[in-house]
Order: sequence, then structure tokens, then C-alpha cells
Amino acid sequence: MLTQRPRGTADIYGSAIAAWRALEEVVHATFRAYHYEEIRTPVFEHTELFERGVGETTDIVEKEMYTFLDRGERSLTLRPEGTAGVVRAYVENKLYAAPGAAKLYYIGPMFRYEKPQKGRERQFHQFGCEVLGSDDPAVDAEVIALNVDVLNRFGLAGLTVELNSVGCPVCRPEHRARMVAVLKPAAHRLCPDCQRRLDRNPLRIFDCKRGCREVLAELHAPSILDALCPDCRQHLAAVEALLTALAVPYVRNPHLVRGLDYYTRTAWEVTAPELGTVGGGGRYNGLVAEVGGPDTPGIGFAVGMERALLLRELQHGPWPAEPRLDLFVAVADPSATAAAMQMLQAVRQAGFTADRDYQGRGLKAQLKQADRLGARLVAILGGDELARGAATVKDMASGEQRDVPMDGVVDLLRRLADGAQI
RNA sequence: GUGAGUAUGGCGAAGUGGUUAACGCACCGGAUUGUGGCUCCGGCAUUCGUGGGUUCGAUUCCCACUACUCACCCCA
Repeated sequence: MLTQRPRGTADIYGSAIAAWRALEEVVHATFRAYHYEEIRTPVFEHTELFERGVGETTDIVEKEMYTFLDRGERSLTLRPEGTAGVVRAYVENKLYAAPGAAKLYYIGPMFRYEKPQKGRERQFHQFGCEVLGSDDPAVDAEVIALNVDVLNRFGLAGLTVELNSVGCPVCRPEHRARMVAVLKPAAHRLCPDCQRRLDRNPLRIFDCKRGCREVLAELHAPSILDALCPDCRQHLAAVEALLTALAVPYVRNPHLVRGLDYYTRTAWEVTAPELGTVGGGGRYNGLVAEVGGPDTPGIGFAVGMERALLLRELQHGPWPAEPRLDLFVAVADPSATAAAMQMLQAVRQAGFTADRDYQGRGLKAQLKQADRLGARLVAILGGDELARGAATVKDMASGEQRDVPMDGVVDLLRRLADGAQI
């Protein structure tokens, strides 16, 4: 146990880091282009925030939260998703007082107590955004376009936007009641999972893979799209028209249900054939009021970063190796240690990457190491060089070597960087 | 929460109820004095996830536990 990470967590290091940083850079650059501001909220919040904000009956709240008491007997929970914390911060800091809609994005770790499998961990990472203060369908369309754009910028292809409307407090309860009324008498014909869904989330039965859909068809169970109220219907139509205008390809999926209770109207998922869901989002017009703020419409999405990275690797293979080392300093004699360190520091401070051996290995082994590290140049420093006041500098690609004054190595590197030959 | 599979050196991977647990890669050292990539030679698991049991004897058989992987559920 002592040397084993907790289940469902990962150490991210080595060759994986480059891919992570690249993704993070794409995220920041994309949100900057759309004029979003980053917000960093705590990784833990009061448990009630998630209970209210995510929904008491969701899987997340019922069985997936990392909840603990702190020393002051407060119940705190490691955030299982990003929206609740951002909405809380929006209300607490009165960001609604600023003119216009608030456009916020976040990036960071989330925590859910789940059984790990491919693309699913207990500590995972999401980036996402929230737009608070506008009910304009143009915002829906822009946020969906942004959701796709950021993934495309990361090099992901073949993504599909699945789009649906889950209605609003006016039309959803009605639809739900009609579904239950139709299905309840036939409950015994549904699979055990769907019998539970009937009470919890009847819309999900449309997604059943075990034949329950046939029962739905036979009973003419109502589709949510047919049950939408005029306002919701109009909103959806406007969003679709704008997506088309933006050339964002999407498919309607009337069975798409977002897991969290706070969603209203627009709901979507971005999926990849290789992996399934990479990200998803929706509108949540009741959430801000639910957590005690002014009645404010909102919309947002989240993308699973592990999944984006996984997909990137499936589509393009392993991330290319890190850039090579500009200079390796081989210490051929301990008496040259100080001179070697001076050279290293000078080269590093000039903006190049440089390294040496710390194991006290022989010159041969140091050259071998330099080769493995992909060093462009190796500077050999020993008794001879000290006496001469010049390092023996070897070009590892050509094998040629020549004497270079101790303080001339930076200059040489600069010339090489400009394309000169050694 | 349900189901299935797997656990052998840094990594990959053979193997058998019984003296010294293959092999490949990596790593370390050497093959001329202070010089890499190729080649050659040598070194590198008192030990086979952990704990029990069966047995004269178990890494190989049984049980439990733990971890990992995959699927379901759900989701990112």
C-alpha cells in the first residue's frame, strides 16, 4: 500500500506530460479566442452544494462522492464536476453585477468514487465553461461550436455532436408523467434496469440495449421532442438553425439524457466512434436560483481530458518525443567539475538546454548517455582542456570535433540555432 | 454495485508438483590510452502479488485478500 497509488488515480509524468501540456495550451488559447475568463474554484466544497446543484437522485450524489468531515465537523466533498463550484462562485462573488453575460472556463481535477475502467478514473480531469446570464439560443450554438472547436484544435477528428432538448419545468414533468402512465402497466415487460429507470429517469429507457425500446415503440411512448412546449420547441429550432449556419455538424438524438438534474432545454454530447462520449453539456436555467442566486439562465459543457488524450492517441499514435538536448557536458576528470558547471550555467542562462552526468561514470559511458539523450553537442572537459583553456566539442551527428574556447560554447550554440554548420 | 480475465526481475514474456526460474529489451561493466550509435563478451529474480491450506516438497493445486484490466451500470 505504501508504494501504491490509490485505486483509480494516475501518476502523470514522463512522455505523457508533453501531451497534457499541449492539450492545456489548446484549451487556454481556444477560450481566449472566444473571450472567456479562467476561474479557479476550490477542489472541495460544502457537500450541500453538490447535493443541491447536481441533484439528490443522481448517481453522482447517491454513490460517487468523496465526502468527509473536516476537523470542524463540516461535511465537505471533493468536487465531482465543475459547474456547481463555478455557479457558487458566480453567486458568492456577485459576478452577475457585471454587465453582460459572464463567460467563465475552468480546468482541473474532479473526483468520483467509481470503478475504474478505460477512460474512467476516480481522480480525472475536466476542462469546461459556463455562460451565465443569457438565454439566447445564439449562446447555445456558440458554446456547442466552441466545444467542437477546442477538440478539433487538439487534432481530434470524426467527432459527432448529438443534440437534444430535455424541455423545461413547464413541459418536462408533463412528458415524464405521460411516459410513466404509458409504461407503468407494462413494467413487467421491461428489463430490471429499466424498471428502476421508470421511476428514476424514464427517458433513459429509450437508450436501453436490451429490447425495452421495442416495448416503447409498441406502446407509442411519447418522444420528448413531441412533448416540448412552444418556447422550448422554438429555442431548439433556433439553436439548430445557428449550428447549421456555423456549419457545425450535429445529429438529433431524442433519447439523449444528461445525467445531472439541473439541465433544461439544450443538451448535447460530443462523441467519437472509437471511444464514446468525450464531452457534453447543456443549459441549466434553474441552477443559479437553486443554489440561492438571482434567477439566471446558464449553459456550459465539460470535456474529459483523459478521454481527449486517449482519443488523440488512438487517432495519431503516441505523442512525439520531447525536444533534444542542446549540450551535454562530459566531465573527463574530476578536476574539471567547476569549469563544467560554469559552462552548463552559462549555456542554460542563454536559453539552451544542457545537462551532465551525476553518477561519476567514465567518459565512454557519458558519451553513450549523451547519445541516448539526443544531445546535439557534447563538450568534453578534462585535464587537457583545462590546460588549454578550451573544451573539446563534438557534433554527435557527424562525429566531428574541435576545440572551442570555454566561453565560446554559447556562441557556437547560437550560430547552430541560426542554421550554421559546426 | 454486477460480471469476466490477469498477477513471474526496470519493461515485455516463457515455464514446471521436486537440485542452479528460459529468452528478448533496458540497464551496468569490458573488448587499446579520455570518446556514442554496430558487433562481441560478461553481469543483473535465494525468487515467481499478499496471507493461509493441500503435499515429503509448490512459482506451479485449492481458498481468501489485494491490485490491475475489460465490460455492464453511469458518465467525462
